[in-house]
Amino acid sequence: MTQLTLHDSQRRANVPFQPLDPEHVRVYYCGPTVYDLPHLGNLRAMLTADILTRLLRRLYPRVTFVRNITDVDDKITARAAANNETIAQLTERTTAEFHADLAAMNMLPPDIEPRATHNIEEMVAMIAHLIELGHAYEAEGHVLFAVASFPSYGALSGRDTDELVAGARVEVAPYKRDPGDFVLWKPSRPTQPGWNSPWGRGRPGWHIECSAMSHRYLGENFDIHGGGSDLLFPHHENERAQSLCCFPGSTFANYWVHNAMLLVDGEKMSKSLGNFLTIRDVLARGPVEALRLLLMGAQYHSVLNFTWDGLDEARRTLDRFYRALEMAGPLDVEDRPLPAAFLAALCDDLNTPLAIAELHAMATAALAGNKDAAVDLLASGRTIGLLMQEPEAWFRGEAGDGPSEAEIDALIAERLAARTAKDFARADAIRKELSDKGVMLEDGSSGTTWRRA
RNA sequence: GGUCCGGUGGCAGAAUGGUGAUGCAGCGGACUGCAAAUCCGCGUACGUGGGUUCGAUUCCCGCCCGGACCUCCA
Repeated sequence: MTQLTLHDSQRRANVPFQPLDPEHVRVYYCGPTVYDLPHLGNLRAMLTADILTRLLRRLYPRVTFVRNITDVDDKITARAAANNETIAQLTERTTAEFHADLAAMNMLPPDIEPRATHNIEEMVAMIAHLIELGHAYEAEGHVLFAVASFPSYGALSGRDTDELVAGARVEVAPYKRDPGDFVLWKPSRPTQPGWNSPWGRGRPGWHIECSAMSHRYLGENFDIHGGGSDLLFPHHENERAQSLCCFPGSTFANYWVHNAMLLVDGEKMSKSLGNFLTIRDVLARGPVEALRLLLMGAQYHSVLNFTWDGLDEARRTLDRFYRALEMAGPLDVEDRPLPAAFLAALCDDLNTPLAIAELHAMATAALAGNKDAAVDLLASGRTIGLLMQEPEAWFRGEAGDGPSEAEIDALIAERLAARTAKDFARADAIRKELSDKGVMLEDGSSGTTWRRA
């Protein structure tokens, strides 16, 4: 079996992946805070998780992939108030939209998708235990994690606590013992969501939920923890601190995987900058499968600059792959083993650009008439969530406001008659007419086919 | 200011201590009534200054440039 190598953020190096239990690989990913539609940058992180877990399922007999939904957060509270709806309405709707967007991009659902609000008890228990062990303290209704009680704080993100203090630009709350201390539990006003706890009615800090849910569903020690690189600090650093302190002797995640940011015009795509795009924006310009390919066009560990030209190019690339499949006719990929070079590319720290280059090699062979290569192409593409459609459906697309299939067929028949009669002026007029409406005709040896531009 | 990541041909984007992927775009040709698709052929790159080496795009150091994080963030 090909050895999977991953870039581990904590070791800052590519390392061979060795699961704790080869019979059961366990992965935790930070999911969305459900207050708005996911943007393309969010989707990049979800896609990295999708490719990683798809690959793990190829390599190991059992994989448990947990990805949480953060449904309690001050941004949610604020947005619900602004929308004049309840928090539950907002989070339910946004969660449904999130699921729909991921499904549209052929992402597989996680095995377990816990919600923060369903795990408050676990969080309260962990916080209480952290206080018992001297790693947390109560102050003015808050419970704070005492960074000084954990010597290896900063080891994950590569910072030392002195620097953090020196560089801190945030105002330090006066009740903190140490400027780096962070909130585990905070009091809620009556208008804010809250749960009863030993420290009064309140709500959890952001970081504790992932510690509680990963522990509940994966245990004290598990294999991989992933998320966007912007979560490395403070979120993941804090999760790690809480979990390791709460469960002495445990290791928490053995490998940390962080995807780099998606940029727009050289800047991070983010909601706070307002430069974000959602799937809805993309759909107006091209199929979502092209977006998926575009996001795989750079290795997950590198920043990727989103451009509309890039989306168009990804679509043309898929045209080429689908053309190769179309030429080969019906294919059966059942139980097809993956080509070694393709699998090796994915196992090399999810080197999707190299894997796509392998797809091109398969497509070239398939276009030359090698049907076996076409089967390889389809099997390989589908393992990374591509080439899910029939070629004809890909090329013909949605009619939208263009001519219907019946109208197109009628014009093709008329054009055929004109061509037979050598009336090329009429034939070309029909080609032009359809072309103006976004339908391209292609005369082949077995008749005329068409596709939408 | 601190930490981290990166700078490859017109564009996107890999690998690699020694004959420089892959795709898109461009150019020439074949095929086609015309096109499209396909096929054949062509060109152009390693931010910068040093060092190590028989030899560096690949390793090391300085500098310049870009991005991320240090605050909510995928």
